[in-house]
Amino acid sequence: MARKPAEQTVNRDAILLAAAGVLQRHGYAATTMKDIAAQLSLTAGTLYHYFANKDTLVLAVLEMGLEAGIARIEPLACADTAPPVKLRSMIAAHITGLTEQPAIGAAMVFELKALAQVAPPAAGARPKDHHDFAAFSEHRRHFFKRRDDFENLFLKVVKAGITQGDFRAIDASIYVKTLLGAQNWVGVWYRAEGRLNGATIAERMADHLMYGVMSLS
Amino acid sequence: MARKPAEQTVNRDAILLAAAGVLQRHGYAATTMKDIAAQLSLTAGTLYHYFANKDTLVLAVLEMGLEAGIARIEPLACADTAPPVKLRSMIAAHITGLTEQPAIGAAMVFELKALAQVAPPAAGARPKDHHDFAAFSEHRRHFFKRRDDFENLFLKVVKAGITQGDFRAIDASIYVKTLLGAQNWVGVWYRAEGRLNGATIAERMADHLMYGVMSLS
DNA sequence: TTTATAATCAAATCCAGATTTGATTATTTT
DNA sequence: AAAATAATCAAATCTGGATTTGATTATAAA
Repeated sequence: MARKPAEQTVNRDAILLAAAGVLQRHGYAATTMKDIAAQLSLTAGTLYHYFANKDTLVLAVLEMGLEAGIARIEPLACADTAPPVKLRSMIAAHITGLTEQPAIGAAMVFELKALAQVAPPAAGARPKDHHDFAAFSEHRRHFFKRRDDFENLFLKVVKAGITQGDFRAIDASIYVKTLLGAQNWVGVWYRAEGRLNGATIAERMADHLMYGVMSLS
Repeated sequence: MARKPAEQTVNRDAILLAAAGVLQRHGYAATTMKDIAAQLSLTAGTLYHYFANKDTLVLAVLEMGLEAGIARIEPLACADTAPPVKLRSMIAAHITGLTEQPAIGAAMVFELKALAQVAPPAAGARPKDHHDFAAFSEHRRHFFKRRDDFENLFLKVVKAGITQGDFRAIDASIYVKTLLGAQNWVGVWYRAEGRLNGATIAERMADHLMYGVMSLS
């Protein structure tokens, strides 16, 4: 009965990818459904076959990017290595990811404020709108939770490092914010045509950032 | 003849301040002229008495923030002190500024992509639009140039420090990006009601960041 | 080969904001 | 006071998207 996803047709993921690119290049305000559709040689209306609305689509992009970021970092964070080794590899991996996948960059630097503002539909709205909003709201909550998870991966390693004496006794929370800010910013200024490639940037930055915590043993 | 600016009336700067606040809280997309006007108990239309359009207003906000940031940093950068002292004071001052003035935060973290995208008016547009765009375009160029100036203040100090041996022989450019990213990010996560005040955050972050460059003499 | 549903599109609808218009009120200057 | 301009406002206009609608086409399943 149901038509199975055929290969010549666009699928959800392809839309997310395309949207991630446009979003990273133009930012939320300047990104239109038409722009995204154009990337895929589609009509704006067609996107609604896959996503309830623009906010939902954008949130899905961010979610995808965030999950990709977590997927890169988590195994490293759980590896059976010393904190300094772990942290360095995590930093390098994340930065490399930022330079390779636009969705990750979008997810990290994005003006979440805009999404955090999305208001519930008016009381008199159609039931569809209420339903959509409920789903959106739930996703948003989940997204923010995952953001925290991401941050905590770093926090945990830093704290462990401090406990074990590998790292100086610093304010772990502030250090992690410092770390994340420096990392996320890469998504803003990185240009594929630039002087250095992603891996090199990652390595050098990891170097600078690691020096900020290492014990001067 | 001309009425002089009276004290009970709103002036350009007050609008910029109000706009800076809304912009930082809601982001560009979610900020409406009405929102800004409301902060001042004004009507949206009235804002056009002061600014040609929304983009011009936003750009003016960013410019104000950037200049405020430069004004804080420049004297320190030109002081007659050793690079490490200079750099530390610059970092601390900038971060403190970010936590105190919303305009600075907006100017630093803002999705400039949106502004960078603003397209010229169509050929058939009214002369006013062409004029407005020309002015906007010029301001934008100037803004980006000042951004570079800001970054270069840091870059120069870092390079001097390396030359004099105070700092390790690192990739100065990447280090400065790391620095700026970490700093600017503060404008995103800082909350006045948070655990630490601006000055404390500034001090701790400066500490972490300074460790990244100091020579292990 | 029907049948049901997926994937699309072109064109219509809708609407929140930006921007404009045409007064009205306030204040300064002469 | 009269003249000139600044500061405002309420209400109208305009417009670029977002979203909806009603076909149309394609393909898998029976």
